[in-house]
Amino acid sequence: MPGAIQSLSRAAAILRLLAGGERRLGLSEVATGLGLAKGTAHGILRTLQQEGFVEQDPESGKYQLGAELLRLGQSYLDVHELRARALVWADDLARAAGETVYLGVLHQRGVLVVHHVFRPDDSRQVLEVGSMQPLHATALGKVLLAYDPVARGELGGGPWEAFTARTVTEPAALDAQCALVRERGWADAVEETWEGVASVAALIQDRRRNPVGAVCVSGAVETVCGPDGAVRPALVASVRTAARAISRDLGAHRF
Amino acid sequence: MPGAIQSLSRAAAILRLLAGGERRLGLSEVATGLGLAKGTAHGILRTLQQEGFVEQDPESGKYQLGAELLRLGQSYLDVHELRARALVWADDLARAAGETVYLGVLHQRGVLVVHHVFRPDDSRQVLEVGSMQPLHATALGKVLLAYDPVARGELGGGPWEAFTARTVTEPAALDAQCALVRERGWADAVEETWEGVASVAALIQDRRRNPVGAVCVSGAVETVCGPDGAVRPALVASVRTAARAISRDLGAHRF
DNA sequence: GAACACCGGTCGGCAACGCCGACCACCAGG
DNA sequence: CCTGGTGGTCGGCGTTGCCGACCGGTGTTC
Repeated sequence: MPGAIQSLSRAAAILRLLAGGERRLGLSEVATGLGLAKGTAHGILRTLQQEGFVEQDPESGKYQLGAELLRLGQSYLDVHELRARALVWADDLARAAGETVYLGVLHQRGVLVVHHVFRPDDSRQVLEVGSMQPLHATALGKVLLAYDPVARGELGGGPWEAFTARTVTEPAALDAQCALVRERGWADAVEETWEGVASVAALIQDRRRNPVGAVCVSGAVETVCGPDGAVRPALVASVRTAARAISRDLGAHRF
Repeated sequence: MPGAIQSLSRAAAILRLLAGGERRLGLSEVATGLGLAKGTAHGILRTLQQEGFVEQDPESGKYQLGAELLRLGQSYLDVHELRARALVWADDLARAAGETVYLGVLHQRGVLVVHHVFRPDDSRQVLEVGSMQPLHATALGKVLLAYDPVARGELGGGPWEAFTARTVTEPAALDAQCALVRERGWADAVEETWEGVASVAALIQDRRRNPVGAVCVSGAVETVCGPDGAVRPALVASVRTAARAISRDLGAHRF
């Protein structure tokens, strides 16, 4: 494969840099942060600004991400086939389970949330579409790891960050869990990401049985798990049924 | 201002092209659609793909937008100061009004929705963050037009698209409405975008009194408007109060 | 089944394009 | 008033990316 276009790669790096730092960044910060000459960085920033990908605070002259990115991100969701077909199933699942539902796809070294159905009560919740979750510490992630060798390979050999005392941080333990996931056909994560939160996830496949994403139910450990500490079987069944339904939906129109 | 970087502008055009067309596009379609040589378009697409901004369907070879855009769009929201400060006010406004609340900013020739609070009931609603609304046919848009001469200038001289029979399509009528908005301090749009839907919006200013966005309450015309067909005064008061609160919040930390 | 049209992808040569570093205007602090 | 910082500009050099011809595969047509 021939090389990438230099200016484009650099522009992407600038956008990621701006996305990473919480606050706005100045021209010099951007330039030194990526090892570019000031003039070079300025040329790229100027173009990105004209296109709406970057905005400049007129007061301080510092740069931040632009609104066009939000619009394009929304367009990504609009054409996302998996998400479109999963919408109604995810809604039903949330209703039946009485819990939050996430739909995630593999992206870089994490799980990107492409759909999020609020728990059906009146509590205040923030939408997490577009956010990333760790592969090794979530039910969504472990499902994708179990069925996607490439993802497992890219994750490397740990040890990984521990979010709680129950986070799996060692490769051997994670691989054992993945084997279990493949055997059972579903993954759980009880207090591995946040204290008090438990999740169940199952795989979504396309028409050729390739893993394309995962669906997950997440909620308070008291409601997701039974008195024995294990995930309630009825919930597992709901999640697996939903995953199968979405997978079937993805393949149905093929012939 | 010196010129833009050619390859970057072209890449942006490709992304917009992919965002516009509902379906996936092939290499040749992209190339001819923008008047580029196939090799050129391929080089840009290849780089965008490496960076995650576009994805390629391995089966058909066609291109679509990539997941990285969703992630960056979310990052845009994370650093968006207006949105961050308005979150709690918008929530309260939705609760008090019992209706949907939108928060919009000017972007290109439309209003970009940066926040959306669902109507506080159990009905099924889709999130519209990241979508665009027309300037001339929404309450949000008319507020921004009334207070931002640049936006009004860019909109040109119409006539604009009519979404319903009550849509304002002529420049003279729109300018008259804008004058009224400035006089009253708020804008309404009753069945100008969709049949049966009415909205009220008010301006949000930053510390230097520059218009930076608008907040809007939207709902069924039967609940938003009173028996006389005009918007309920209590609702107008709520929206204006919320807008003032957000504006004050934006300016408060200045000194 | 062969001819065709079209697909996505590659490659090399030419020159345009964008990179670089010096420079400018401005501002804050000493 | 100088110094060190900012964002921004400019022109010359040479790297870079653009272009159009070409390749191998696919599906359509007859």
